[in-house]
Amino acid sequence: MADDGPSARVNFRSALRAAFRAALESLAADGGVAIAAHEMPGLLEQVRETADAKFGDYSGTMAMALAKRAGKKPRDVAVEIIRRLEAAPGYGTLFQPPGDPVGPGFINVRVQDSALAAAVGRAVADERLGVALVVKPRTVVVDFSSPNVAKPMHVGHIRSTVIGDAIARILRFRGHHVITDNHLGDWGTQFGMILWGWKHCRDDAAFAADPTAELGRLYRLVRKVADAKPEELAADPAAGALAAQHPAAGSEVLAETAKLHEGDPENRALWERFMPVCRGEIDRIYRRLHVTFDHTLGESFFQPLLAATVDDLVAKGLARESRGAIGIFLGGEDDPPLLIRKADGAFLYATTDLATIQWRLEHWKPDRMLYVVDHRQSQHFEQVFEAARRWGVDGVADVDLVHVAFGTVLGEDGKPFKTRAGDTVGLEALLDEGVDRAAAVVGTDDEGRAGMTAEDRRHVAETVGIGAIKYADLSQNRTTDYVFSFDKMLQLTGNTAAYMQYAVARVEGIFTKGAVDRGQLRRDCRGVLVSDPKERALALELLRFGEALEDVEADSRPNVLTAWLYDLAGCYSTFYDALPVLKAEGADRDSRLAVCDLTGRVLRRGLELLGIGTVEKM
RNA sequence: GCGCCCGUAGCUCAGGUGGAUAGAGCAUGGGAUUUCUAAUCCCAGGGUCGCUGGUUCGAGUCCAGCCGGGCGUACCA
Repeated sequence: MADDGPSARVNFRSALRAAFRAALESLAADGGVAIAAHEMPGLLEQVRETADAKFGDYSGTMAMALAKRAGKKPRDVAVEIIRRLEAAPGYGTLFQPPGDPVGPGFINVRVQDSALAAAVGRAVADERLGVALVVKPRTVVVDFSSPNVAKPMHVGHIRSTVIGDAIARILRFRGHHVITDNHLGDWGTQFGMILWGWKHCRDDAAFAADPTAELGRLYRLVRKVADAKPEELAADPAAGALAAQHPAAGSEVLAETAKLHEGDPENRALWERFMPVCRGEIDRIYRRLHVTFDHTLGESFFQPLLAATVDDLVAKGLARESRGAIGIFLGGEDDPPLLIRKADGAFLYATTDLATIQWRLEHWKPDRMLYVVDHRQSQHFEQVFEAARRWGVDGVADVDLVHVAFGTVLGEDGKPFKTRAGDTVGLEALLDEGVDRAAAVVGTDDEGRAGMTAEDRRHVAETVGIGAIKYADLSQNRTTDYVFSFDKMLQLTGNTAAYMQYAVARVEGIFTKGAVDRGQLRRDCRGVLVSDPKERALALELLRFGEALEDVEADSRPNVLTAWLYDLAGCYSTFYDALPVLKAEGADRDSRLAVCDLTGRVLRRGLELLGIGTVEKM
């Protein structure tokens, strides 16, 4: 496929912003209005797509904001900008002359049809579908998923895993150097629980038969015993009896954890024995989700660094002893410190997080580190980031540390998602149910799907079911809590995975039915026709792929991409409903086939960047 | 008590660091079909953007104060 480099790829919004930059700099140089260099990015962000096509394709609103300080009328400032905009390098080849300002001072711009048609033609011939690479690639660490391996993965892990994977894929496609790391919880108190359980109430036969299940049972049992909540113990006779026998179980669990941390041979050996079991369990789920990591450096990996971390923080006067523990006092004396060593000598996750930051800075030299973690830990990350900056390890002053927070998964009753019995929902059972329900929705036999084998149907159900779970999560603003509903996510209409996947399958159907050589089509495409408004709207939307990805990156919000894909699918449906493709003739047919080809590829790539698969037929 | 997040249509949700008449889907009502995969498309009704003030050419968006909900708040992660 042709790849003529960035110059062949046009991002109309970026191009227009560059023209506005030239216009505004010229205006400032002429004394029209004072603009400080640091204000320019904010002003250029006011160049964006219009809310309504009747205003053109893009608009700039900065004239109104600048008018006051210039002591002029907004429209007069807009006229000054427009005059310079038209003279900006490259403007005229891409955009029509803006004409007069509209309303209080809107500058509305429309893309030249010729430029639009040619850009679509180049995108059709481009493996990157017309999406330019970032000018300044950054090294970005994405830290996500991070389950506690001693307990089975549950619904609470889905968001971090799915959102983190999507962000990593998108940043990588944009051209950044992305390093994904699964920071496993493999060294904390939950292992103390399993160790305690192993020593007091293990079932050897059960462990031999199904190690994962037995470790899971031990975790759930000991957690109840250690927490010693009367209502939980009353509801679970086995836990209740055990708690009665071991009133000090809670502190004994902590002691087991501390022994592990201190290098106790027995606990260490048990840990070595349990880890492969735990890893096998989570790896199976990652395979099913098609999620991979560049690194899986869990808490245990950083364990050898922790003592030195605490010593260094103490030596630098940042941390000190308090009530037997060691903490970093970031606020006043009354504010709770960030504890990095407990009174019993054990380290905490703050300790590991600080050591991890230092290690990553030294070995990976990232420009940015994204932590895709539950919003409930926002305070923890604020403290850890602040502590890391004060610690002043090499590179920390130049790295962006970002907590990419997300809300809780709720059931349809609005409460945290639990089974009827009140247990957390296992992730694997959740995926199974999604696939089963998808099979019921898509698996019925009818004419359009004749010729699909049982194997095909299973594959479609798996793709649609897993896709539905992922898409439902990704399409929602990550900061809010989200209500988990199989019925909603598996709808075939609206902004769902199934609708998007169906849109892809419809495009595939055209090429299958028409026996079109798509390779030939792409090579021969010299541009497309945009004379029909529906055709033009689709063409313009296709070329906004790069803008959508840019906006995802700005705030780590994958729902920006799902929303755009849904809009694109809507533009396509409208186009396809109104205009014949295979039945068209000559240049119309070639042009529309090219647009269909590009639409299918963009939709598929967009879903792929969300970690969602597609099928040829459904 | 303090801190963070949230409150938008009957329901579930979108609404870049302020922009044009607040948008989708579901549900409700109406229309399009000798189907290029109708799992689609088009149209309609439906809103005090929690409340009250403030900032300004302009506020769902920013500020202050209330009301309501969630989460966190010293040795779990």
